[in-house]
Amino acid sequence: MSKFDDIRKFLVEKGIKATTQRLIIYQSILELHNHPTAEEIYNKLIEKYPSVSLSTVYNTLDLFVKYDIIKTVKTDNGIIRYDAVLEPHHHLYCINTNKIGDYYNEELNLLLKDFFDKHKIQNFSIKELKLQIIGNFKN
Amino acid sequence: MSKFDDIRKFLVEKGIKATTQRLIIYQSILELHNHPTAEEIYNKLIEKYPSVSLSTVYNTLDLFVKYDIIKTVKTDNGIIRYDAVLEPHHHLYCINTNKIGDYYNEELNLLLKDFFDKHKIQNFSIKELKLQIIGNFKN
DNA sequence: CTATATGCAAATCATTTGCAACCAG
DNA sequence: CTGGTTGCAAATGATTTGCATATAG
Repeated sequence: MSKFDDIRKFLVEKGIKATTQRLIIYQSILELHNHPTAEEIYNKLIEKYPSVSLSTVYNTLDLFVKYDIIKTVKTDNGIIRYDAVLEPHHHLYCINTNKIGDYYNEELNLLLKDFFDKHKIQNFSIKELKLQIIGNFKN
Repeated sequence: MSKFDDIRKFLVEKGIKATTQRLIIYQSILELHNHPTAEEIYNKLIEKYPSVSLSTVYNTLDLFVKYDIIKTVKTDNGIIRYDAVLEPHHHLYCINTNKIGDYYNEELNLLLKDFFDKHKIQNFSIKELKLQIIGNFKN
């Protein structure tokens, strides 16, 4: 019973073949939990699996996004970050380090949902609400 | 009294020289009010001023950001968009077109401020709150 | 077996930089 | 005048693509 077995099952359930590269890439995103870039994932991978290629990382990330396995996180500097967490949550953006953290609060989600139930936006239908909490981490 | 006079004054107040390129670049961002990319600004400019260079557009936009004249808008596809509006507001992200609209609501701002006054985040100090309203524009 | 995935190198897209000519203050 | 600004071309950084080889189902 390898630690990859549940990831394998998860990928197959999502409708894609569970290849070695996909397993280790998905595994890496989970381990690097801090919204890594493609480059960061690649760097972590080649420590253990020196033969994986950067283009495979990019291809696989694109595929994962297409199959709702991961999401992209909006950044303002042209570098795409990825997030393996699919449950609704908000993000903490650190001005100093560009690091992105997660923020979960069900009360906030309800507050926002309630607000937009009462204040419909004309000509726009809402699919998702994500708060960007911008500031900095205190050491 | 040229239409550029108030922009000229505005730039000087912000602490930078009011050159022709800066005037027309700022003017273009205002005219293209929909959070343009550097490329879109450049394309608009060369219609009227064929001699401006793309690198000047990039340099100038960076400078404007540094002097708080415009802001970057977070996107999730690696392309940086710019916003001339400095007042606090939120963004509507269209899934289909990648267009970004503005959303102003003072009640929402107060709601959010109030929420985080009551729910401090440990190890993080908040500078700004921006809601990403993701969905699509109805025609 | 066979379609799909992988990996290399080359291509492309967005952005930045070095440096000489230029111009606002 | 003079230092900051501009524009070119070349460099860089991030991502994508074409195609031959390898592999999962």
